[in-house]
Amino acid sequence: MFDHIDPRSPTPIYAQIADRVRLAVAAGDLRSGEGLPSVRALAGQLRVNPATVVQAYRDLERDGLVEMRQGAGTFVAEVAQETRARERAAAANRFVRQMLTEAARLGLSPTDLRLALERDLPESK
Amino acid sequence: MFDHIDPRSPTPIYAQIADRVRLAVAAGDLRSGEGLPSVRALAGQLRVNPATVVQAYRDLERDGLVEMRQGAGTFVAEVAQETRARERAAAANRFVRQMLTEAARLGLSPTDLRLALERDLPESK
DNA sequence: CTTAGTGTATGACCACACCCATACACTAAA
DNA sequence: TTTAGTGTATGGGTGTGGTCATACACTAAG
Repeated sequence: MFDHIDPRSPTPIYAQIADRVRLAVAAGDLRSGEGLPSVRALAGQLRVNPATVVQAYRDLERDGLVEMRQGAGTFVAEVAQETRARERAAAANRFVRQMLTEAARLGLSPTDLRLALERDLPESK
Repeated sequence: MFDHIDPRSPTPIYAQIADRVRLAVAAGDLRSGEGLPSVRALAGQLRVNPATVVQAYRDLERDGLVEMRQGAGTFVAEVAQETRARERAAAANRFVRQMLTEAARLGLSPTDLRLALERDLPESK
């Protein structure tokens, strides 16, 4: 599950790790209460410093996706399953806002975006 | 046209400057061949170092939006007007692709995006 | 109680982005 | 030819993000 971490990627290592977990949780590969690899174990496997893994896990905890229990381990949060729909809606909102301002920066009008989107997004109603 | 530059904004000054020009060109406020403020003039107006303005102009030149002529000045590129529509379509495509992969990284489904988009994009057909 | 395993905290190092200061090279109008 | 105005080039200062090294604090199994 944690193969192919690229140290030379422009996206930080901690972000790559966190993204893997996000996808795994979203896809259902990781269920509520399930334990994640320990900070040291994952760090050793990825040839990376434990603090780097910690940063990834802390980001996930800030988003409410996992829960870190000192001395015990890191586990997928119990609430994650139920509130995931609501959380994702909010995340999608923030994401779209950021995307629209970014598009404006590039001089792209909403019409430009709509055309490109309808080509890539399936089932355009 | 160059009011309200915010030095404490998380978006760099040079990006703010470049964005203004991008929007002005996209909106037709700046036409082909039209001259931009000189590096020093704009730097003085914004209370900013000339090199900062240069960085903004170089970004615009890299995108083919303007042309810098040593000793003469900086002008809106001639080709910008004609190929702008095609350029923007391509840019919108690249932009949407990148946004979709980014959304996938966050565990957002196309459906999540569509819902959020239809709330923010006007005139959803 | 011991101990092996867990997360926590602090600080340092490195790279890079951003911005600046200064001197240089070119152009075109006078 | 002169000169005022233009972009160009180089290097340095500052802040910040990413990663690491190391020592600390807690938990639970034996």
